Amino acid sequence: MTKKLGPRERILETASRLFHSQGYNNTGINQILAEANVAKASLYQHFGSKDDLGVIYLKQGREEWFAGIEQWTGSKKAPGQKLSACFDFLEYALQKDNYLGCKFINMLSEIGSSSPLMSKEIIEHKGKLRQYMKGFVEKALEGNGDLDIDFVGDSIYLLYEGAIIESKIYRDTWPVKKARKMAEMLLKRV
Amino acid sequence: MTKKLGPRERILETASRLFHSQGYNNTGINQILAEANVAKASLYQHFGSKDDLGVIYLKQGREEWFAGIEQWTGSKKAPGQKLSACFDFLEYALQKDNYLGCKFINMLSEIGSSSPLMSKEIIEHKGKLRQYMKGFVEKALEGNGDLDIDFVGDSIYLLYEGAIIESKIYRDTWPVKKARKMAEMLLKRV
DNA sequence: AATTTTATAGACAGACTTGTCTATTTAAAA
DNA sequence: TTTTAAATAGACAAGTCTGTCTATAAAATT
Repeated sequence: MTKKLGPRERILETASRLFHSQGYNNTGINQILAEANVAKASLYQHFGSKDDLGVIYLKQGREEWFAGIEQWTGSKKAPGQKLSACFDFLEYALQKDNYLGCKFINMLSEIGSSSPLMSKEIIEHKGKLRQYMKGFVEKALEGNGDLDIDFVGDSIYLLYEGAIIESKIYRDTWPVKKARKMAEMLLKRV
Repeated sequence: MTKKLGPRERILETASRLFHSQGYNNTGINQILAEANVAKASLYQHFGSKDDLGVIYLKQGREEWFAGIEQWTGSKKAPGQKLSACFDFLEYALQKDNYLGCKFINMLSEIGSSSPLMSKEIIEHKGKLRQYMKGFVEKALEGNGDLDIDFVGDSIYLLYEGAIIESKIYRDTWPVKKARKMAEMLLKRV
């Protein structure tokens, strides 16, 4: 029943899996080609270079991430519930991928400053996520006059990011659970 | 006036600089040897392999980190002040290294599960840091009977780790400043 | 002063890397 | 059916990587 995927899709699917699980630098073009059953010329036809493939990998990762988080927040009505759903989605996603951590943070550690295109993609993704979460915090706290909503929003964002990296280190969900609980506390009792 | 360093020290110093700034996988043995002015045989005499060198690099990084943080917290008396000093040290350290991020998190992203020895070192370092900060939180909050001190301690730890990674992404100190402020709020008004 | 340890320089093996190129085959469009 | 486009297989270049080895020179020790 699965539609037959073209070479481009097979490359992207395989690269995504390998980049995430083994790392970008530890994954050679040849391994991608072998596991995707694609000829080398096809890869360089569809993607100009490994660096370009990395950029597309990140672009696709961003789309999937926001599609996923939208799915989890979409079913909630109150902004506070939507924010909690962000943490629930995170817990689900990290567990599903066996605690491989964040594609974007992992890549940033690997490339350093050697790929401006990938760096740009990573920074944009995180900036978008930051705004996304702050949007819920603003709605949840609107009316609370003198409160520094920006400060609370960024604190929750930092808890979220901290939870991502610590879940990878400890291979456990406790960081997400605790970050979520603290985020809820900050919304309610500030 | 600087003491002449032996080959072992020169290797470690150079490797530390290059691993941190370029990444582990992007730094070849030969580059380390060239910049440290050391013969290849000397490297394999003092360190058995590149992996071993990585482990020693992390061990030394841990020692330097805790020596540094001790220096900043040591001059403070109240546990709340000591905790704030942890954030001040972080801000100083990240700026000093031009926002290269955390040696341990960077390495973890690079090696994946390919080096159990390095993984162990990284997990131990972070576990020790977690306990170190929780110690201050416990002392600062002792007496506050029913309060879940463990929960507050881990929340502050997550803010700290989030600040590390976000400072790297945005190349700015705002994550540390905001995390510090939130940590202080949690200690005072919880 | 003679001997042992330590460091140096660099060739070399073997395997890996990205990217290019040729030649052939399959698939789609005219 | 003929023609045009897309995919395949794989050799190849030029470079990288870690790690081993030999031979020589400098230091430290006896």
